[in-house]
Amino acid sequence: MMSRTSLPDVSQQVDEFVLKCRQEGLKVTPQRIAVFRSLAESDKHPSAEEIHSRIVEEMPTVSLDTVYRTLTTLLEHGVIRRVESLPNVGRFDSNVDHHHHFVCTACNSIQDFYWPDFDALKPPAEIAKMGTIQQPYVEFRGLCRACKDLAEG
Amino acid sequence: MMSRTSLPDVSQQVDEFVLKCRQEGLKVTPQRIAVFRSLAESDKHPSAEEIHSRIVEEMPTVSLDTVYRTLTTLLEHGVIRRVESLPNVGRFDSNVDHHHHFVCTACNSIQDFYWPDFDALKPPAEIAKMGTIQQPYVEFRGLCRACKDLAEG
DNA sequence: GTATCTGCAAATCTTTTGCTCATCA
DNA sequence: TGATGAGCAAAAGATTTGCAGATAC
Repeated sequence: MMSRTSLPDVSQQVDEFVLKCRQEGLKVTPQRIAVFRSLAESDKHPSAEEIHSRIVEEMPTVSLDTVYRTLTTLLEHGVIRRVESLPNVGRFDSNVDHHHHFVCTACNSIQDFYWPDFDALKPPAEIAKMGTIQQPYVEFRGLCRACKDLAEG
Repeated sequence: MMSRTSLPDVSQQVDEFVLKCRQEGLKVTPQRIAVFRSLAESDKHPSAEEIHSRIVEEMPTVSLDTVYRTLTTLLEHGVIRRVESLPNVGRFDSNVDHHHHFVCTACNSIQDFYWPDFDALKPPAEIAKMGTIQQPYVEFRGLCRACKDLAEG
Protein backbone atom coordinates (compact mmCIF):
# COMPACT_ATOMS: atom_id res chain seq x y z
CA MET A 1 0.00 0.00 0.00
CA MET A 2 1.24 3.39 -1.07
CA SER A 3 1.96 5.93 1.61
CA ARG A 4 -0.03 9.12 1.17
CA THR A 5 2.66 11.53 2.20
CA SER A 6 2.71 12.68 -1.42
CA LEU A 7 -0.29 14.63 -2.67
CA PRO A 8 -3.01 12.20 -3.80
CA ASP A 9 -4.44 12.74 -7.25
CA VAL A 10 -7.76 14.23 -6.28
CA SER A 11 -9.45 14.15 -9.69
CA GLN A 12 -8.60 10.49 -10.02
CA GLN A 13 -10.06 9.87 -6.58
CA VAL A 14 -13.21 11.69 -7.61
CA ASP A 15 -13.46 9.57 -10.74
CA GLU A 16 -13.20 6.44 -8.64
CA PHE A 17 -15.78 7.89 -6.29
CA VAL A 18 -18.25 8.37 -9.13
CA LEU A 19 -17.75 4.78 -10.26
CA LYS A 20 -18.18 3.48 -6.75
CA CYS A 21 -21.42 5.44 -6.32
CA ARG A 22 -22.82 3.94 -9.52
CA GLN A 23 -21.82 0.49 -8.36
CA GLU A 24 -23.58 1.06 -5.08
CA GLY A 25 -26.70 2.48 -6.69
CA LEU A 26 -26.09 5.95 -5.28
CA LYS A 27 -27.00 8.93 -7.37
CA VAL A 28 -24.10 11.15 -8.25
CA THR A 29 -25.06 14.68 -7.31
CA PRO A 30 -22.97 17.84 -7.32
CA GLN A 31 -23.34 18.03 -3.53
CA ARG A 32 -21.99 14.53 -3.05
CA ILE A 33 -19.07 15.21 -5.34
CA ALA A 34 -18.34 18.44 -3.49
CA VAL A 35 -18.38 16.69 -0.11
CA PHE A 36 -16.15 13.89 -1.30
CA ARG A 37 -13.76 16.19 -3.14
CA SER A 38 -13.44 18.45 -0.10
CA LEU A 39 -12.58 15.44 2.04
CA ALA A 40 -10.13 14.07 -0.52
CA GLU A 41 -8.40 17.44 -0.87
CA SER A 42 -7.87 17.76 2.87
CA ASP A 43 -5.37 15.91 4.97
CA LYS A 44 -6.89 17.36 8.15
CA HIS A 45 -9.66 14.81 8.74
CA PRO A 46 -12.27 17.59 8.86
CA SER A 47 -15.62 17.68 10.64
CA ALA A 48 -18.98 18.03 8.91
CA GLU A 49 -19.02 21.71 9.82
CA GLU A 50 -15.57 22.24 8.33
CA ILE A 51 -16.47 20.43 5.12
CA HIS A 52 -19.61 22.50 4.85
CA SER A 53 -17.91 25.86 5.30
CA ARG A 54 -15.37 24.82 2.70
CA ILE A 55 -17.89 23.88 0.03
CA VAL A 56 -20.39 26.71 0.52
CA GLU A 57 -17.77 28.94 -1.07
CA GLU A 58 -18.26 27.30 -4.44
CA MET A 59 -21.82 26.07 -3.89
CA PRO A 60 -23.55 28.64 -1.70
CA THR A 61 -26.90 26.88 -1.34
CA VAL A 62 -25.62 23.57 0.00
CA SER A 63 -26.94 22.97 3.49
CA LEU A 64 -25.18 21.53 6.50
CA ASP A 65 -27.73 18.77 6.84
CA THR A 66 -26.97 17.65 3.30
CA VAL A 67 -23.34 17.38 4.31
CA TYR A 68 -24.32 15.26 7.32
CA ARG A 69 -26.62 13.11 5.23
CA THR A 70 -23.98 12.65 2.57
CA LEU A 71 -21.31 11.71 5.08
CA THR A 72 -23.64 9.17 6.67
CA THR A 73 -24.51 7.68 3.30
CA LEU A 74 -20.88 7.45 2.22
CA LEU A 75 -19.95 5.87 5.55
CA GLU A 76 -22.65 3.25 5.15
CA HIS A 77 -21.29 2.37 1.73
CA GLY A 78 -17.70 2.24 2.94
CA VAL A 79 -16.60 5.06 0.66
CA ILE A 80 -15.22 7.13 3.51
CA ARG A 81 -14.39 6.45 7.12
CA ARG A 82 -15.05 8.09 10.47
CA VAL A 83 -11.99 8.56 12.63
CA GLU A 84 -13.77 7.63 15.85
CA SER A 85 -15.06 4.12 16.25
CA LEU A 86 -17.71 5.00 18.80
CA PRO A 87 -20.80 7.12 18.27
CA ASN A 88 -20.70 10.60 19.76
CA VAL A 89 -21.34 9.79 23.39
CA GLY A 90 -18.59 10.16 25.94
CA ARG A 91 -17.53 6.88 27.52
CA PHE A 92 -15.53 6.75 30.74
CA ASP A 93 -13.12 4.42 32.47
CA SER A 94 -11.91 4.32 36.06
CA ASN A 95 -8.90 2.30 34.94
CA VAL A 96 -6.15 4.83 34.31
CA ASP A 97 -3.44 2.20 33.91
CA HIS A 98 -1.91 1.86 30.49
CA HIS A 99 -4.19 -0.54 28.64
CA HIS A 100 -5.89 -1.12 25.31
CA HIS A 101 -9.43 -1.73 24.10
CA PHE A 102 -11.43 -4.24 22.14
CA VAL A 103 -14.43 -2.34 20.74
CA CYS A 104 -17.45 -4.18 19.36
CA THR A 105 -18.67 -2.42 16.23
CA ALA A 106 -22.14 -3.90 16.67
CA CYS A 107 -23.04 -3.21 20.30
CA ASN A 108 -20.29 -0.68 21.15
CA SER A 109 -19.18 -2.67 24.16
CA ILE A 110 -15.57 -2.13 25.22
CA GLN A 111 -13.25 -4.66 26.83
CA ASP A 112 -9.86 -3.84 28.32
CA PHE A 113 -6.74 -5.79 27.55
CA TYR A 114 -3.00 -5.57 28.14
CA TRP A 115 -0.38 -6.25 25.48
CA PRO A 116 3.26 -6.14 26.55
CA ASP A 117 4.50 -7.24 23.10
CA PHE A 118 2.98 -4.13 21.61
CA ASP A 119 4.26 -1.94 24.40
CA ALA A 120 7.78 -3.16 23.59
CA LEU A 121 7.49 -2.34 19.90
CA LYS A 122 9.43 0.61 18.50
CA PRO A 123 7.27 3.20 16.70
CA PRO A 124 8.00 3.72 13.00
CA ALA A 125 10.70 6.28 12.21
CA GLU A 126 8.33 8.65 10.39
CA ILE A 127 6.55 9.36 13.69
CA ALA A 128 9.46 11.50 14.84
CA LYS A 129 8.48 14.04 12.15
CA MET A 130 4.91 14.17 13.43
CA GLY A 131 5.51 14.94 17.09
CA THR A 132 6.11 13.44 20.52
CA ILE A 133 4.18 10.38 21.58
CA GLN A 134 2.66 10.47 25.05
CA GLN A 135 0.43 7.40 24.87
CA PRO A 136 0.56 4.57 22.36
CA TYR A 137 -2.87 3.00 22.21
CA VAL A 138 -4.30 0.02 20.38
CA GLU A 139 -7.90 -0.49 19.50
CA PHE A 140 -9.13 -3.76 18.07
CA ARG A 141 -12.43 -3.29 16.34
CA GLY A 142 -14.58 -6.27 15.62
CA LEU A 143 -17.49 -8.34 16.84
CA CYS A 144 -17.62 -9.35 20.48
CA ARG A 145 -18.49 -12.91 21.38
CA ALA A 146 -22.16 -12.18 22.04
CA CYS A 147 -22.70 -10.25 18.81
CA LYS A 148 -20.84 -12.84 16.77
CA ASP A 149 -22.95 -15.66 18.20
CA LEU A 150 -26.07 -13.64 17.45
CA ALA A 151 -24.97 -13.00 13.87
CA GLU A 152 -24.17 -16.64 13.28
CA GLY A 153 -27.55 -17.51 14.78
CA MET B 1 0.75 -4.35 36.00
CA MET B 2 -2.03 -6.60 37.23
CA SER B 3 -4.66 -7.65 34.73
CA ARG B 4 -8.15 -6.63 35.76
CA THR B 5 -9.88 -9.72 34.50
CA SER B 6 -10.56 -10.55 38.14
CA LEU B 7 -13.08 -8.38 39.98
CA PRO B 8 -11.38 -5.21 41.22
CA ASP B 9 -11.74 -4.42 44.91
CA VAL B 10 -14.13 -1.51 44.61
CA SER B 11 -14.03 -0.29 48.21
CA GLN B 12 -10.25 -0.14 48.07
CA GLN B 13 -10.49 1.83 44.84
CA VAL B 14 -12.93 4.22 46.50
CA ASP B 15 -10.52 4.66 49.42
CA GLU B 16 -7.73 5.52 47.01
CA PHE B 17 -10.09 7.87 45.22
CA VAL B 18 -10.81 9.75 48.44
CA LEU B 19 -7.09 10.11 49.15
CA LYS B 20 -6.43 11.28 45.62
CA CYS B 21 -9.17 13.90 45.87
CA ARG B 22 -7.69 15.26 49.09
CA GLN B 23 -4.25 15.37 47.46
CA GLU B 24 -5.66 17.30 44.55
CA GLY B 25 -7.61 19.70 46.74
CA LEU B 26 -10.96 18.36 45.58
CA LYS B 27 -13.77 18.17 48.07
CA VAL B 28 -15.08 14.71 48.72
CA THR B 29 -18.83 14.78 48.29
CA PRO B 30 -21.34 11.92 48.27
CA GLN B 31 -22.12 12.69 44.62
CA ARG B 32 -18.48 12.40 43.61
CA ILE B 33 -18.10 9.16 45.47
CA ALA B 34 -21.25 7.82 43.85
CA VAL B 35 -20.02 8.73 40.36
CA PHE B 36 -16.61 7.21 40.94
CA ARG B 37 -17.97 4.09 42.61
CA SER B 38 -20.44 3.54 39.80
CA LEU B 39 -17.60 3.78 37.28
CA ALA B 40 -15.34 1.50 39.30
CA GLU B 41 -18.07 -1.10 39.71
CA SER B 42 -18.74 -1.24 36.00
CA ASP B 43 -16.57 -2.87 33.39
CA LYS B 44 -18.74 -1.44 30.63
CA HIS B 45 -17.11 1.97 30.20
CA PRO B 46 -20.46 3.71 30.72
CA SER B 47 -21.64 7.09 29.46
CA ALA B 48 -22.62 10.02 31.69
CA GLU B 49 -26.25 9.17 31.13
CA GLU B 50 -25.70 5.55 32.15
CA ILE B 51 -23.79 6.52 35.27
CA HIS B 52 -26.53 8.92 36.19
CA SER B 53 -29.38 6.46 35.80
CA ARG B 54 -27.41 4.00 37.89
CA ILE B 55 -26.79 6.35 40.81
CA VAL B 56 -30.22 8.02 40.94
CA GLU B 57 -31.50 4.74 42.32
CA GLU B 58 -29.63 5.24 45.56
CA MET B 59 -29.42 9.04 45.44
CA PRO B 60 -32.61 10.28 43.78
CA THR B 61 -31.80 14.00 43.77
CA VAL B 62 -28.49 13.83 41.95
CA SER B 63 -28.69 15.65 38.65
CA LEU B 64 -27.25 14.72 35.30
CA ASP B 65 -25.29 17.94 35.10
CA THR B 66 -23.56 17.10 38.34
CA VAL B 67 -22.52 13.82 36.79
CA TYR B 68 -21.12 15.68 33.79
CA ARG B 69 -19.36 18.21 35.99
CA THR B 70 -17.93 15.50 38.18
CA LEU B 71 -16.66 13.49 35.22
CA THR B 72 -15.03 16.60 33.76
CA THR B 73 -13.37 17.42 37.07
CA LEU B 74 -12.09 13.88 37.56
CA LEU B 75 -10.77 13.83 34.00
CA GLU B 76 -8.89 17.07 34.56
CA HIS B 77 -7.26 15.59 37.64
CA GLY B 78 -6.36 12.34 35.90
CA VAL B 79 -8.48 10.25 38.25
CA ILE B 80 -10.49 8.72 35.43
CA ARG B 81 -10.10 8.54 31.70
CA ARG B 82 -12.26 9.12 28.65
CA VAL B 83 -12.22 6.32 26.13
CA GLU B 84 -12.21 8.63 23.11
CA SER B 85 -9.25 10.88 22.50
CA LEU B 86 -11.13 13.43 20.43
CA PRO B 87 -13.89 15.76 21.60
CA ASN B 88 -17.40 14.88 20.48
CA VAL B 89 -17.26 16.07 16.92
CA GLY B 90 -17.28 13.59 14.08
CA ARG B 91 -14.10 13.62 12.00
CA PHE B 92 -13.95 12.05 8.55
CA ASP B 93 -11.35 10.54 6.26
CA SER B 94 -11.46 9.73 2.56
CA ASN B 95 -8.58 7.32 3.05
CA VAL B 96 -10.19 3.94 3.60
CA ASP B 97 -6.89 2.05 3.34
CA HIS B 98 -5.66 0.34 6.48
CA HIS B 99 -3.71 3.00 8.33
CA HIS B 100 -3.13 4.45 11.78
CA HIS B 101 -3.30 7.90 13.38
CA PHE B 102 -1.15 10.29 15.32
CA VAL B 103 -3.55 12.50 17.29
CA CYS B 104 -2.40 15.75 18.88
CA THR B 105 -3.96 16.12 22.31
CA ALA B 106 -3.51 19.89 22.18
CA CYS B 107 -4.90 20.92 18.78
CA ASN B 108 -6.71 17.69 17.85
CA SER B 109 -4.94 17.47 14.52
CA ILE B 110 -4.67 13.99 13.05
CA GLN B 111 -1.87 12.61 10.91
CA ASP B 112 -1.98 9.29 9.07
CA PHE B 113 0.81 6.77 9.21
CA TYR B 114 1.49 3.20 8.15
CA TRP B 115 3.20 0.63 10.34
CA PRO B 116 3.90 -2.79 8.81
CA ASP B 117 5.74 -4.02 11.93
CA PHE B 118 2.57 -3.57 13.93
CA ASP B 119 0.42 -5.11 11.24
CA ALA B 120 2.62 -8.21 11.41
CA LEU B 121 2.27 -8.55 15.19
CA LYS B 122 0.15 -11.35 16.60
CA PRO B 123 -2.66 -10.20 18.93
CA PRO B 124 -2.48 -11.43 22.53
CA ALA B 125 -4.12 -14.78 23.20
CA GLU B 126 -6.75 -13.36 25.57
CA ILE B 127 -8.34 -11.52 22.61
CA ALA B 128 -9.80 -14.77 21.32
CA LYS B 129 -12.11 -14.80 24.34
CA MET B 130 -13.33 -11.30 23.57
CA GLY B 131 -14.41 -11.69 19.96
CA THR B 132 -13.28 -11.51 16.35
CA ILE B 133 -10.99 -8.72 15.24
CA GLN B 134 -11.92 -6.93 12.04
CA GLN B 135 -9.53 -3.98 12.23
CA PRO B 136 -6.46 -3.58 14.42
CA TYR B 137 -5.85 0.12 14.84
CA VAL B 138 -3.12 2.12 16.55
CA GLU B 139 -3.45 5.62 17.85
CA PHE B 140 -0.45 7.55 19.07
CA ARG B 141 -1.54 10.39 21.27
CA GLY B 142 0.85 13.20 21.96
CA LEU B 143 1.92 16.66 20.92
CA CYS B 144 2.36 17.42 17.25
CA ARG B 145 5.43 19.33 16.12
CA ALA B 146 3.69 22.70 16.04
CA CYS B 147 2.14 22.35 19.50
CA LYS B 148 5.37 21.07 20.98
CA ASP B 149 7.33 24.01 19.58
CA LEU B 150 4.69 26.37 20.96
CA ALA B 151 4.87 24.78 24.40
CA GLU B 152 8.65 24.95 24.48
CA GLY B 153 8.51 28.58 23.39
C1' DG C 1 -41.18 8.98 -15.01
C1' DT C 2 -39.86 7.67 -10.69
C1' DA C 3 -37.06 6.70 -6.99
C1' DT C 4 -33.83 9.22 -4.72
C1' DC C 5 -31.87 13.45 -3.07
C1' DT C 6 -31.87 18.32 -1.39
C1' DG C 7 -33.11 22.26 1.34
C1' DC C 8 -35.59 24.09 4.96
C1' DA C 9 -37.13 24.05 9.52
C1' DA C 10 -37.77 21.91 13.54
C1' DA C 11 -36.58 18.35 16.71
C1' DT C 12 -33.42 15.51 19.32
C1' DC C 13 -29.52 14.35 21.90
C1' DT C 14 -25.35 15.37 24.40
C1' DT C 15 -22.93 18.49 26.99
C1' DT C 16 -22.03 23.09 29.11
C1' DT C 17 -23.02 27.21 31.85
C1' DG C 18 -25.05 31.08 35.02
C1' DC C 19 -27.01 31.60 39.12
C1' DT C 20 -28.26 30.67 43.94
C1' DC C 21 -28.18 27.85 47.80
C1' DA C 22 -25.87 24.15 50.27
C1' DT C 23 -21.91 21.81 52.13
C1' DC C 24 -17.13 20.09 52.96
C1' DA C 25 -12.67 21.14 55.18
C1' DT D 1 -16.40 30.61 57.73
C1' DG D 2 -14.95 30.63 53.21
C1' DA D 3 -14.11 28.36 49.02
C1' DT D 4 -16.00 24.85 46.38
C1' DG D 5 -19.72 22.00 44.85
C1' DA D 6 -24.76 20.82 43.76
C1' DG D 7 -29.19 21.58 41.74
C1' DC D 8 -32.12 23.91 38.64
C1' DA D 9 -33.06 25.79 34.34
C1' DA D 10 -31.70 27.41 30.25
C1' DA D 11 -28.38 27.48 26.47
C1' DA D 12 -25.20 25.71 23.24
C1' DG D 13 -23.38 22.54 19.97
C1' DA D 14 -23.76 18.39 17.05
C1' DT D 15 -26.59 15.56 14.51
C1' DT D 16 -31.07 13.71 12.81
C1' DT D 17 -35.64 13.85 10.71
C1' DG D 18 -40.32 15.05 8.29
C1' DC D 19 -41.82 17.11 4.52
C1' DA D 20 -42.27 19.32 -0.13
C1' DG D 21 -40.04 20.41 -4.13
C1' DA D 22 -36.01 19.27 -7.28
C1' DT D 23 -33.06 16.18 -9.89
C1' DA D 24 -30.26 12.09 -11.57
C1' DC D 25 -30.86 8.06 -14.17
